[in-house]
Amino acid sequence: MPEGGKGRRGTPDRAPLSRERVIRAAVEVADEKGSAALTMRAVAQPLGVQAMSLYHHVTGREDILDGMVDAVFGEIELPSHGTDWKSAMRRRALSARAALLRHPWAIGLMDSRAQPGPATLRHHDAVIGALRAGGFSVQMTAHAVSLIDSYLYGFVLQEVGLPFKDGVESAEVAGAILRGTPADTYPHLAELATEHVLKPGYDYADEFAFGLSLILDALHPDGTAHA
Amino acid sequence: MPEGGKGRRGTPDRAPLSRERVIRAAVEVADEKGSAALTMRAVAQPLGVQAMSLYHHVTGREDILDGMVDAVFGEIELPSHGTDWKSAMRRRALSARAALLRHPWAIGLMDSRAQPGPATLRHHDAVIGALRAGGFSVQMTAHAVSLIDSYLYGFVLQEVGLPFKDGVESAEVAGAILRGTPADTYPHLAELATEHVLKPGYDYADEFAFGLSLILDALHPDGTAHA
DNA sequence: ACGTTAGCCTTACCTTGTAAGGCAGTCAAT
DNA sequence: ATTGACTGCCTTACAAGGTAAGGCTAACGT
Repeated sequence: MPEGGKGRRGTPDRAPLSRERVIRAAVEVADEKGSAALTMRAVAQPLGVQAMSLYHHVTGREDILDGMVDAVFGEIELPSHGTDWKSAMRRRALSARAALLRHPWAIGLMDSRAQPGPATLRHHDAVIGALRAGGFSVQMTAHAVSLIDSYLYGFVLQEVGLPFKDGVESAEVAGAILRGTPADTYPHLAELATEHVLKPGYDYADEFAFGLSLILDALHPDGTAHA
Repeated sequence: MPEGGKGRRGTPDRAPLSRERVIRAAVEVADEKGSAALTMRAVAQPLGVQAMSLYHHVTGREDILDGMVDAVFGEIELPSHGTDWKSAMRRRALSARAALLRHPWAIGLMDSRAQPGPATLRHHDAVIGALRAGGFSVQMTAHAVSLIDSYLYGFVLQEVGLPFKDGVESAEVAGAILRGTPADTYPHLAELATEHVLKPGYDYADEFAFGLSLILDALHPDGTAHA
């Protein structure tokens, strides 16, 4: 029993769909309800269409996921020309982390998406270009990109996996874990937790800057002193 | 119409289930058929039981996933006492990468598993302990663990996401991507690909050692000269 | 007027996770 | 030996979810 009304058939009284609109809607659903709620029906609803209508603009669910990842890459600030490579890499890394935290589902999709989209390719091209312009050889550029991106993705992967959002919750969670064990089953873990991580003012997010600086300071264009 | 036979009811003529056996079976299924094929029914079949029987030993699918991740951590070589911290960290990282590559589904589960299992906790405790024994302060230990693990996880995350397993395939894939674009849409990417990555002898896996050495050489226990 | 095309809908099927409850064998206490 | 509870697995059933197949409507070109 169709509920009829506002042009369910024929020319609709809303903007027509497109691959881009479908993907944008999917991103919003994932942001708001979590990636587990990202069903074809859930994507279709805010668009005012049925699930099957999406298949006229994307080839299927996997295609949507590909597009979502590419959309996140599109939000990352490209390394700017004209600045030194180290500043450019730092800004890029901070922007990338921010984008990945805005869309916490993204990092979890990255290991299953084999086909990079245009925004992803453009992004990598710009990063490589900035390093080449900074004097890095092709080989050293490959090393640097692999290292920086690994750190970036790995950090965010751990960050979004943390079962808390702020320091208050973290104390409860960590305390609960440690309490369930015979006092000193994990002595070093307990020490690190009680004497550092659970102290007021500690924020895991601050660890990002330490590692990033260490990596960037240890990297050098070819021929530069290693001191 | 039950097919009857070998004691379908009552005392079975096979080893009884257990949480450990269920998880071990799940690991084997994921290793062989991929994580997408990891359904309750697929786990139950090699055990010779029905899907619902698993619920007597695990609380549900999520519980199995938790156990699987913990099982992978259990395969990682713990940092050995007695050796210097740098060697211990290097061996641990290599062992961890090997374990994560043996079970490519593991890295993808890590961002959704909030409750670490005993093997995971023991593993982290040992890593922290090795750094503390190496002269690292509590705070510097936190920095080092975050940095090393981020690099490790991020590297593997990228590695398992690569759409090829050896150099031959990589040439085809990269070539296909670059061919579909107007020649020089991504000039730096093309340069890196043609002049380095696609050259015979290149293996992305080798990049791991470079980054790991750079990180380990840049880390120092507190009070040590920064070179 | 008539076919074509674009765009969306309806139905239906198969796969999944899991809630609810059943039945057979075992073991301890009577 | 009988009873009764317990263990361990099975059967049934259902609500999602992805998607194949095919329809229907309006607008456009000729």
